[in-house]
This record gives sequence, structure tokens and C-alpha cells, in this order.
Amino acid sequence: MEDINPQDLMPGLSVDSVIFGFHERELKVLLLKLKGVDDWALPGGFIRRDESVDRAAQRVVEQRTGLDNLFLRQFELFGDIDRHEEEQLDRIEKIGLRGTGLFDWFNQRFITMGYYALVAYVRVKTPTPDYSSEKIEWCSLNELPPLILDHERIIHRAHQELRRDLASQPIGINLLPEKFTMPELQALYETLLGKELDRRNFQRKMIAHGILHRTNERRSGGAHKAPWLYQFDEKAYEAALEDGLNTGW
Amino acid sequence: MEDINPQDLMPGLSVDSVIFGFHERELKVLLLKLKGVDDWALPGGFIRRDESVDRAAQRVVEQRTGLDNLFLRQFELFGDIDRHEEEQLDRIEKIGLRGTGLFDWFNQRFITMGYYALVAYVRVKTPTPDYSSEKIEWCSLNELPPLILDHERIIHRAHQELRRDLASQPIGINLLPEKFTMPELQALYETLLGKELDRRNFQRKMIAHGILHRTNERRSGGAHKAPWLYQFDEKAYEAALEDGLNTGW
DNA sequence: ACAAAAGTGTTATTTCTACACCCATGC
DNA sequence: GCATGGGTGTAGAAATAACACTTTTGT
Repeated sequence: MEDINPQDLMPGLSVDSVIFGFHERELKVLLLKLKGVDDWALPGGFIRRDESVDRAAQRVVEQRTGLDNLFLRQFELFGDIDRHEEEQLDRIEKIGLRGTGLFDWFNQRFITMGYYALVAYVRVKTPTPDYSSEKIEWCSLNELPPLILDHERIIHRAHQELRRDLASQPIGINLLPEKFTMPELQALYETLLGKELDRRNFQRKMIAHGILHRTNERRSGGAHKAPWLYQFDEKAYEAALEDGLNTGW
Repeated sequence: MEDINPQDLMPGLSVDSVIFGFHERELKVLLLKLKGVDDWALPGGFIRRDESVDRAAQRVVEQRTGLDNLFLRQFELFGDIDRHEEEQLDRIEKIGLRGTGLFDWFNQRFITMGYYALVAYVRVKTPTPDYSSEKIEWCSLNELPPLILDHERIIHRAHQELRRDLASQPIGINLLPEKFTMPELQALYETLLGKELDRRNFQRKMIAHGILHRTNERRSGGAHKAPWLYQFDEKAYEAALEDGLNTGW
């Protein structure tokens, strides 16, 4: 908590990030177990008076998880009045803030900006908890642990938004390492969309988007023909982020 | 200003709404000319401690424009540090706040949540300015007057987002009165998309969406065959808002 | 009666979907 | 050599795009 000085922070506003990873055909979310709190939490934090909100989101993710340069996107401002529950007070008690100068800070109503981030699962080596956390873990979206406040709802909304964005932009690629095979990409799409896709049609469609570049390497190791490794073409990818892929008109 | 009591408001956070209307094949935005300020502004305001942010956005729009029950949607949190410019100080001077209790309030850094709203142009009778505004006017998107702060950027981002959402959801319908003709709907789409569409294919596609209901009435008056009036089917419309129209997958 | 714009149907083109065969690799 | 999964092509179905004639209405 050493860096929390209410004077330097924007009051009443926080950022929380839903960091998605993909592993073994499952979507995962990176969650923190905070010291002295029973439930898990999204990596979140506050906004310094001298930084933009987007920058704060980046910083907080970096501080808490050690990951930098993530694909990070705003998706919803959670501004209900009942976000701030009694549970919150318990938590404040437990961290031992009562009577400290931080009590009022944590006891105020918070509005939080939800961001979602996409990261290649393998980039997260051994998640090293920061000072205020016991542990950081990848949790499967299907079996989330108990979460503080409305964090479960935030995760579900992030997931919705991710699926929505995926339909128009090739953002899913951020969930894979730099080089990946077509079957790996397909497995990712199948998980995100929750349905199976035809191998051949999928490949055609992806290539038609013009954002993939087939390298000269293959991934060997399986008891079968070694699939090609692809990378994505930065320029075409950026353009697709701007213009979208399937606009419908 | 009588209702501004900093004690009752969330500090540092505001809402601003870009209210779109459609008239004579042009997209319009409803703007306020504030008393004592040279430039125009989006209808915006603050969040009471006892209301949700979304609720605040609704209330502010209603207060400032007299319009209620608008289609209102979050689209971006504007959280840069340089939003709060010197210009802002001029403005504070001009309103004559220096020395009042409100000076500090207006002089703080503000982060603002951008909402966009869609309203049938005809619903806005004679825009009646509220106490703090000289006038309210529909301004064409192509010829915006000088705007305070980053309001021009906010409008452009709202416009982008509107176009993006239009591709997947039938939200454009909110810009038309309850009953409208197919050519009117087409004109709207053509304006939003910035390109011409084939009359027959457009009609087929719209009807295929299953959200329109042809009434028994026609719009007469033109020197030509009178076109049918359509309404939209609330239930099918809601479903389309949930599921999207052209998901691409 | 004529100009202006709405209503409707058909055909060509493109895109999407479904499906089958051959090929490399590890055991 | 065989099981596993990857690479590729093609025909049928569906969606989209292009296009023309007839009808109604006001002047």
C-alpha cells in the first residue's frame, strides 16, 4: 500500500482489468488473491492526478502482474451505487485500515472503469505477486473462485465484449504467442465463439483477411504432418483494427 | 447553477452526451451555448453521490434538453490529463466564479464519460434552454461551431461508435419517429454510412431482419406514389439489440 | 399528360458451406 | 505400417448485387 497517497489520486474512480489468456482450449482470467481478504479480485488500482486513465490502467496491470505492453481496451464504466457493499467494509477491517488515514479513502463510493486485456498465456512466466497480493493465478472462466464486489459481473461483461469485438476485429491474435499454427488459431476462435468451425473454411477466411503471413517454419512434435507457423502482418493488422473485418455493409 | 453543491457530487467525474438527430439527410448534434462562454458545449453534468452514472447521464440530458427516455449508450471514458486546459480557466472567470465556493470545483481535473444518444428530430420541439444556457441548437456534424475543451473530439468519437454499432444492431431506428417510410430509413442509413444503397436490396435486407412491421397507413403529400409507413416490432428489436444482426460468425 | 419517386421480381455474381482425398510425422 | 491430424480443391447452396418495368400521385 506504500504508494497510496490519497492526495495524489483521483478520488472515487478506479480501474479494473480483466486479463484474458488462452491455454488448453480454455479462456483464463488472471486473478489476484489479496492479503487479508478471503475473496479474489481483478488487478485494479487508482488514477494518479498526473496520468491519464488509460495510462493508469497500463501501469496498474504492469505493477500487479509484471506484464507490459498489453492490448488493453475500455469496455464499460461500472457506476452503480450499490457496488460499494458491506462486504467492502469487512475487507477494510481485515486489512487493518480502521483508524488509519486510508480508511476514508477505501470507504468512499468507487466508480470503476473496466478494461479488458489480451495476453499470450506463455508470456506470463511464474506470476509474481506484488507486495499486496498473496498470489496471482490463471483461473478458468468456467470455474471462477469467489470474487469481491461486482468483479464477477465485470468479468462476464468483459467476456461478452471480447466476443463482440472478435466478430469485427482480429484481436484474438493477441492471445497467442508471436508465431502460431492455424489449428491453434482455430482452437482459440472455437473457444471464444463456443462452437466448432470447419478447418478448411476457417483457414480460407483467415487468409482472406490478409493479416497473416506464413513463415518458413513448421511446428513439429506431433504424430502427424507438421503445421506451418504464421505471424501476423503488423500493418494489415492495424488497418483491420481501424476498419474492421466484417462490417456488414 | 443552483443545484451544484460539490458535497453531493462525485468529484472529478462528469458525463457528456452527444445527442444525435437526423434531418434533411443530415446528422445533427444538439449543442448548448452557455451563458457567458463564447464556445458551444455538449449537454453535460455531474454525478450525484446517490445515483448511478448511467442514471446521471439520463438526468442531465433530461434537465438540459427536456428529453426523456432516450436511447443512451456509453462509448468512451475521456481521461486524458490535458482535457483541462487554460481555456477552462477563462471560462471560469467569465461565469464569474472566482472567489465563490464553486471555483475549486470547476478548477479541478475532470474525467468525463461520453454517452451518445439517439432521438427522433421531430421530438425536439422548440428546444428550451435551461437556466444556464442561452440557447440549444441542432448543429450539422459537418459544420460544427467552436466547442469547449475536447468536445469536438468527443463528438467525432461518438460518430465513429454510432457507425460501428449500426453495423451490428438496428439502433438507427431510434433516430426516426415512431412511424417512418422505407425511403426515410434508407436515407438515414445512407447518411450514416456515407454511401448510397440500392433501394430494392435495402428494403429486402431490412425486412429480412424481421424487426419491421408495415402498417396500413401511407405517407401522402409527395408528387408520387405514397410510400407505406413502418413501425418497428419492439420484441424483435430488443432481441436484435441483444444478439446483433450481422455477427460475421 | 408528365415528372418524380415508390413498389416489385429476375438473373448473375459472389460468398459460404459442406464434404473427401492425399500427405507428413511419431510411435 | 498405422493412427493422427494437417494441407488442399470442388460442387452445391445461400446471400448479395445488379438491374428494369410498372404504379401512384401532385401539378
